[in-house]
Amino acid sequence: MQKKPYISMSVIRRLPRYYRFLKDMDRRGILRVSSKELSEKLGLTASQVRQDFNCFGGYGQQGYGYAVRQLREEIGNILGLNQAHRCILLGAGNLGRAIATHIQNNYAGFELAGIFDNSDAIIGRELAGLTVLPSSSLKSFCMAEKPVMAILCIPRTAVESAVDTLYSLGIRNYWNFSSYDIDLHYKDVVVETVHLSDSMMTLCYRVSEKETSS
Amino acid sequence: MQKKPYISMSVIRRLPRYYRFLKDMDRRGILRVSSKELSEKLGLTASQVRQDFNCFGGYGQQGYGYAVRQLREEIGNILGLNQAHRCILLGAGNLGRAIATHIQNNYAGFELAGIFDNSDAIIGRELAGLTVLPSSSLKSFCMAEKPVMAILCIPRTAVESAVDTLYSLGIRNYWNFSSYDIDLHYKDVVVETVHLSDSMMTLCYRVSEKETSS
DNA sequence: TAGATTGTTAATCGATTAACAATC
DNA sequence: TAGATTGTTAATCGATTAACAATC
Repeated sequence: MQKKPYISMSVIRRLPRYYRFLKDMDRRGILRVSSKELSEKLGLTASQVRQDFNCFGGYGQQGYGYAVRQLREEIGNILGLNQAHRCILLGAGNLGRAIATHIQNNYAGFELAGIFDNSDAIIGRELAGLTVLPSSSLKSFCMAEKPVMAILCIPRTAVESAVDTLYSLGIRNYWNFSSYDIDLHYKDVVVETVHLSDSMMTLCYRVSEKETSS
Repeated sequence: MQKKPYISMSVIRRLPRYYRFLKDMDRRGILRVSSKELSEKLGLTASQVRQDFNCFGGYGQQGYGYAVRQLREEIGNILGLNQAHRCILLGAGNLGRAIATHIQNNYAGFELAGIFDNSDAIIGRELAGLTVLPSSSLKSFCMAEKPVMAILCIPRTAVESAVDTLYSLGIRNYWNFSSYDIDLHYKDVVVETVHLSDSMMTLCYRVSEKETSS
């Protein structure tokens, strides 16, 4: 077992990007990469790249750079991508279907164990290799299968009560696609929220800003 | 015309959250709010809230707080939400359909003018009040309609050539749902990328992290 | 007036960048 | 050895927090 290094959240948020680039380089057969090269490709400074990689110990070699495959693997380990956290998906509308497909195609630490919806038009359909189940079977499913994460692709108004149920069933990790702020209501949960509305508003600012300044 | 204040990007990224909360309060008929109250609801410090609001001039009143509606409107103006930037959507798969619906329901500065796909199964379908058009008509559509933004819900591998085309048609703003980094290739563009993969990997880290530390 | 709460300055904290000795 | 590039320390920068006088 390795000692567990402290890595700040701002570094963690950059790891996926490093990982993607290293994965791509590895696939193209590139063996080594310098902090300078990587920084240019990613739009960072070489200094920052070295600082980041130093958080988790010396994988570089002076005068040579970093071994692409080794570094990629190490970052993958830190992120925990070599695992299969069982998760369930709530809501098999357009967004839910997109996310289910995404998880199936971009395997990275999670395994989709069940999909739930409460629309009769959708229940029973095939999706990402699973059959969409009725929401009424959620409880028994969770007690039997013990998923550790729930992906919420349901309307904002349905999230509060859904989380109540899921929390009581022991689920403490959420990938949230609604604008309901789960983490403000439960303190011992991990929540990653994809804020489409916030993203759109920020984008709107930047577009408008550019127009008025030119 | 008002003087244009400088607002740092970290503040801008918080504005949509303020906006959402203020909108909700306004809808519930609440007239005033203090920085303390708001900070508790949002999980920030009161000091930060005041600093943020100070970037764009004194909308508060000592001993009273902030007028909810006025503050909401001002933030909306800063974000440029009262506009209708014409945009087009590329890709009407599950994700594209979810985004089209989202834009239709959460009007915030953008107006969907055209939707394009290259699958015969999807072309001609109705979506968000529009008929899905074939990608072959993209060029003539853009020359006639002059959209200012493109939303990319197409596969990563298709993005590079799509952006080449869109860029040549004068489009400089992108809402990107692929993991292809547009901004590393064009310097004079505004790109907001929703990185589902990165979000999933960060989440994976946090879930794994919690498990090993307990 | 007394109480509340802002606006704003100063202090702190953390993250990024620069620099360079160590070393492959 | 000479050149390249890391690892790491110190300097800088920016963002957050604390404090409090101003004032409604």
